[in-house]
Amino acid sequence: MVNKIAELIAPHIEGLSAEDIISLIEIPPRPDMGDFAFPCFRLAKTMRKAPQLIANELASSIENTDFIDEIKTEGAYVNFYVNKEIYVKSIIDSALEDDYASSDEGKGQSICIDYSSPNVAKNFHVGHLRTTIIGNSLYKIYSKLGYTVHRINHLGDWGTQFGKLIVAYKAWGDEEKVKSDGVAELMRLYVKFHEEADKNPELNDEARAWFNKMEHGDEEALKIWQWFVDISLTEYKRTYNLLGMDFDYFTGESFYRDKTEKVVSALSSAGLLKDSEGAKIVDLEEYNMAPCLILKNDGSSIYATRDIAAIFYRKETFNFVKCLYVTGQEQKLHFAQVFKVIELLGNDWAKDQLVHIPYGLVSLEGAKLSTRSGNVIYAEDILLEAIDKIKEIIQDKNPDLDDKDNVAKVVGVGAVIFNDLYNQRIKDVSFKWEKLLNFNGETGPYVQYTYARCASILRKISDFNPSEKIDYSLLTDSATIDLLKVISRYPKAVKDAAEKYEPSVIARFAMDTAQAFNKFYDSVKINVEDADVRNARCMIVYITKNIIKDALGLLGIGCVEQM
RNA sequence: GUGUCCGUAGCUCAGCUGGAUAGAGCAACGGCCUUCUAAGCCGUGGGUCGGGGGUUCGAAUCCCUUCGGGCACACCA
Repeated sequence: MVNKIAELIAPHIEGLSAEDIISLIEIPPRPDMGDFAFPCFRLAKTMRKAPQLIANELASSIENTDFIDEIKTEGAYVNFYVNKEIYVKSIIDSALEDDYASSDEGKGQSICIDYSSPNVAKNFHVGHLRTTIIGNSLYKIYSKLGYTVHRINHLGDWGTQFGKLIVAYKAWGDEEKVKSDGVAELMRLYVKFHEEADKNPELNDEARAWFNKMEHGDEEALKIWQWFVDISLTEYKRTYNLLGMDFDYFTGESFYRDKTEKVVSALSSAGLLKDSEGAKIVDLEEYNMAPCLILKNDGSSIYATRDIAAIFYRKETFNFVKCLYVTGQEQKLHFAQVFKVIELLGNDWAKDQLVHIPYGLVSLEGAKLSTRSGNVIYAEDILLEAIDKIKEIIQDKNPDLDDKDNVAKVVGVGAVIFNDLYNQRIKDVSFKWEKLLNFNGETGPYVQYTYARCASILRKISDFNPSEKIDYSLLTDSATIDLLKVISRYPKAVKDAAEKYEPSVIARFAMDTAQAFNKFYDSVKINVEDADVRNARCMIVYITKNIIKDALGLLGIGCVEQM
């Protein structure tokens, strides 16, 4: 539709391509101002005329066509009132296509997404929930655009903290307790270590020594370490299962431990490595950044070293066109440093292929989440709590519902995911139970409820067949048109979300669709006597249902037929 | 201190590649279920878009500055 209007305008405007015109065309803020508008302000300079005058001349010189009912000017705007029937048909036709809003722009290209990445032996809390949910959504979005996406869980399974844990385990640990309590017990040992190390700083040296042993393949150290990793992974997978999310690779930091030497020698032969206070660094002062630490003064590697090794490994293995890192914004400097080091090694692609995707900090009632102080909420508890609350609501509103457990799970988990994706990811989040457990208004359950309403209507109208022709002239009321206008935005929403690495664009679209549908639902009755009207309205319900399911799918949220 | 991000209704946020009267939800108050799921719909009140300058025909949106807040700033990740 936009293209057609651009074609009408193009012959009368010099110096603007059809593309330019398409990008200038906008949708007026109110329906009574028309369906599409072309602003003439920009033309004023080149044409040396008042924009209002240009608008008037343009409006009168455009010839009549079947798909435009009326052209009016208002100030410098040329407003197009399109033929409703043709407009409705064009939106419905495209929405009915299987690949609506999909694309093949990513065909044959691969993208790596590094996300979730919990720290082994630490609990999986609200913060990890954000990276997991955002990363998963980006995976779905890029897959829809045709990319081959590799989901990488870069587990924090290597580093000095394991030295600390080993020291703590050997000093105060108990095998049975670790077996029965899992990560919770490892956490207690970790906290205990820090308490003791405050009194006795020598413990820190001991911890570093143990990590050094790990790096040199010490059998005892590695055996304990592997045990801790296995225990942790089992617990994390329980949360991933609940979320319905998975990964292609669980290649954590330890996976790169034999690949860091190459990094060091490459940096060294490129003349980038500098000695500083006993450690090896890459000086980045020229780029207005703190130096990037490569080797600690005891010669062991650090996370930056392993991140650099991982980038080279992934480039070789997956030949990515983009490698995305979904982590908290507090790691911004770290990734800027790492990416710069890659670039300095002669890899120009680093500039646009390595992308850090930061998100805002999650705080708990104002206080910072801290593993050490125990000021923490487990992701699993949040999900289970939400599911429980949904169960109560089902009991209250729809006690005869079949398969309550599954519905509660899909809706409860969906509520948590939606809540995390509805706002721009950069915004800090203050975690509040009462907000999370409120399911009215702009929430996941609202959208899922809308889906269930659609499903319910279609269940009741058995003779509707979406492949049969409908009478588009019966769909020209304002509530229907408003809904269709929202639906027509879907392809752009998917593209924008991908471009900005911003799943909230999809979440907002899903919400707009649901709101527009609920208004439509309230203003027209669908199951009416007249078969033509009934079928036409069913078509609207049908495409709305499909699009809500697809959009929620891009967020990692499921739908239920009844709730 | 330096860098960086954020600041829009009482609260949580959209809108930010400049355009028409700045929009939602929550909370408050008032309506709508003998008709397709009321987890819904409609209405009312609520705004110096943090402040100040600038660019522009036009600024919540771009630039500068200032204030307030978050985060980061080498041997943790």
